Amino acid sequence: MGPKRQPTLDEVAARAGVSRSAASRVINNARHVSQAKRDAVERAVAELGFVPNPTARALATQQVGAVVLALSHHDPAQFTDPFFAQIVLGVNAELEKTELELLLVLADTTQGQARLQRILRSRRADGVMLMALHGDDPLAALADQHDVPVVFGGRPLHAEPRWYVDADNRGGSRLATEHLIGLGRRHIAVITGQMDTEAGTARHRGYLDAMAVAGLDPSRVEHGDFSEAGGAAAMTRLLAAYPEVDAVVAGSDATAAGALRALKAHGRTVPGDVAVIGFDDLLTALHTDPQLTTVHQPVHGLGREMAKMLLSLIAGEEPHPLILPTRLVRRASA
Amino acid sequence: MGPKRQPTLDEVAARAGVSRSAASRVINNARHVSQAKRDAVERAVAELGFVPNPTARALATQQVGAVVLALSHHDPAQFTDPFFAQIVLGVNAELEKTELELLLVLADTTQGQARLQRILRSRRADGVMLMALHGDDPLAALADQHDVPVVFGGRPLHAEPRWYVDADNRGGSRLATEHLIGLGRRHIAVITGQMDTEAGTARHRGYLDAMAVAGLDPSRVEHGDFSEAGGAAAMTRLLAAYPEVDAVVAGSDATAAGALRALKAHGRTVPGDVAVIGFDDLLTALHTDPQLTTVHQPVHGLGREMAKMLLSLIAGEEPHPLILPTRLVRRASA
DNA sequence: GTAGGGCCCGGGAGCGCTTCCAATAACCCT
DNA sequence: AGGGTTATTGGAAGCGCTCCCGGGCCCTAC
Repeated sequence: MGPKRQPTLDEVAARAGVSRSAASRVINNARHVSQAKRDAVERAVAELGFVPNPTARALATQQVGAVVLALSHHDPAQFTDPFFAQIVLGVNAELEKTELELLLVLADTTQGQARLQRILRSRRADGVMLMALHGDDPLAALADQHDVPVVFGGRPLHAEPRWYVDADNRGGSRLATEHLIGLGRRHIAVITGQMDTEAGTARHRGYLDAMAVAGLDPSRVEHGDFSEAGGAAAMTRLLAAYPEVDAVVAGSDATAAGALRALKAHGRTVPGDVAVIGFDDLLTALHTDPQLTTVHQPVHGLGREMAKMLLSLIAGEEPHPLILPTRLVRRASA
Repeated sequence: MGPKRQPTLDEVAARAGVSRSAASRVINNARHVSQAKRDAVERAVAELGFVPNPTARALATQQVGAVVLALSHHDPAQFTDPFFAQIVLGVNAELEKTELELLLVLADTTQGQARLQRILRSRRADGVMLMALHGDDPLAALADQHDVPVVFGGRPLHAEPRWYVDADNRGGSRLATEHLIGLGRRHIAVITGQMDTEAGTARHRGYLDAMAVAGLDPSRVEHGDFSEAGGAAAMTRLLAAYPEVDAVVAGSDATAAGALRALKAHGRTVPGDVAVIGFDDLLTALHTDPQLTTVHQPVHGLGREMAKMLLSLIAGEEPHPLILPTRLVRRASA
């Protein structure tokens, strides 16, 4: 292990021959310090290798210098979805411009939720980003209870939080469905995501929108859970119930990948027999065979915007909720 | 936003009619407090909704109550690999048993590295887990410079850190190669991972071990980068250079998936024409067609063991480095 | 009867930093 | 030259908690 204790501000001040206050002003480059003293302090800092102690600073300023990203999901495996990795990456990108640290809280278990509670109540962080809420998620209620700004990533099912960033799920799904209709498909099914999430229901509604406009039968529906396995299972049920199906809009790329697998297993060709459209446009969409036509949502941007919004909240501003656009990416599967 | 300021320990003490010291003893359930006072304090805590301020506590105890998981990679996209998600999950599982928070540092950019430096020097965390080091990674050197315990996940290329958790990469890769040999394959190629990582070179050596024992030609090698795209590209080069190839051991599951894609594109069947073995046994191994025979490494366990080791280091113990076993998982691709 | 030897208990000194404040010093203008 | 700013200073009071210490008490043992 390492050498000695880190030097304190007092030691720096002593070495520079100034008061602690002056030294403090220098390292925070505040005003009211003569150039001479400023130089002296800076030299001392360099010589001693001084780094301010964030804990002490936090105690004095009442600002922790950290924010939490809380990912809520029922099944830990969900976290494996590259979707979350992209979110983290986006958040991180924005945070890197600041001095804020990122606290990651996986709030799947009740354990994790208790932990998040504790963090909020004890002001262990200056703000919170909350992702992926299911309908019954008790986390949703936490937002108002504490004196800490909370930004939602996606919306909880039955509430409109004060601050959130979301993607235009409904619009994107409608786009996808319209594309299939434009292709001449008429027996278009949908494999939804989890229906206890806003994203799941919104994407389903987008499908319903487009089908209604075209006057098509919107009843071919099976529920998935955003996962590959769930998509495959739903596709199998779909084929059994509606063998005439000639297109399917899936709740996510993983869902679509699963559907592709099931379709292949049942001897249907894609896009020949059945056209498939995903949602997300993650890297997986490129690795399927055929490559997925899908609805692009700016996942990285979603993370970035969440962080930005939180930052502006922390700065005392009043940002507006944000809904990011989605767009269709045409590839081989539809 | 929320209500008022959180109550302080002084307020709790006042309300309970005891000294602050006594109140402190109660919430840390230390000894030397009468049952009566204990009850009084506990009642006050409940009534006031008191939660100790971690910052103040950290300042007083010199223990931050947080550890960092630092993921180092050159390309942010690498983080998207579910491998990292599993690591995070494993670490989190172990940390959930404690009161420690998880600080996530993505040390890809020089920005991120500076940040990690800062964290170490300012004692913003009680310990560090460092993952995925490339050979030239400056992070590797940080371990000894600071008074903070550091556990490595995987080893850096040219150094044997004091504390690390790794998988038996060499042994696993040897197992895979032996399996192919046992299948009667004789023109076995290898697509390596990044050769500036320990995992990359160790897996290559495992292949060399097995080939040497069998007296086979080990020169059919192309370098990948653990990614799907890299695997596909390498496979294409392999086919051009060594059309006789009848098996390939890949540096990772993603690499194998890419190889599968390239093989299919070139009209080779798997495992008929060419057998393929991956490494990792992530979920992706189940989603390829055919499903991947692969070397299982306990990724989740790797995360868990890193956390455990760090915990024991923080507790002042002297754990030993740990190499986790790998094993062959037979599925359809070989 | 009294000298220990536990327990409780509260006072108070920090942990390392920020920041208010009163005291000086420097500077401007007319 | 003098009154009024405006800039620098260092002292000192916290931020909210932990923990060392010394003072009481009560019990036991001699």
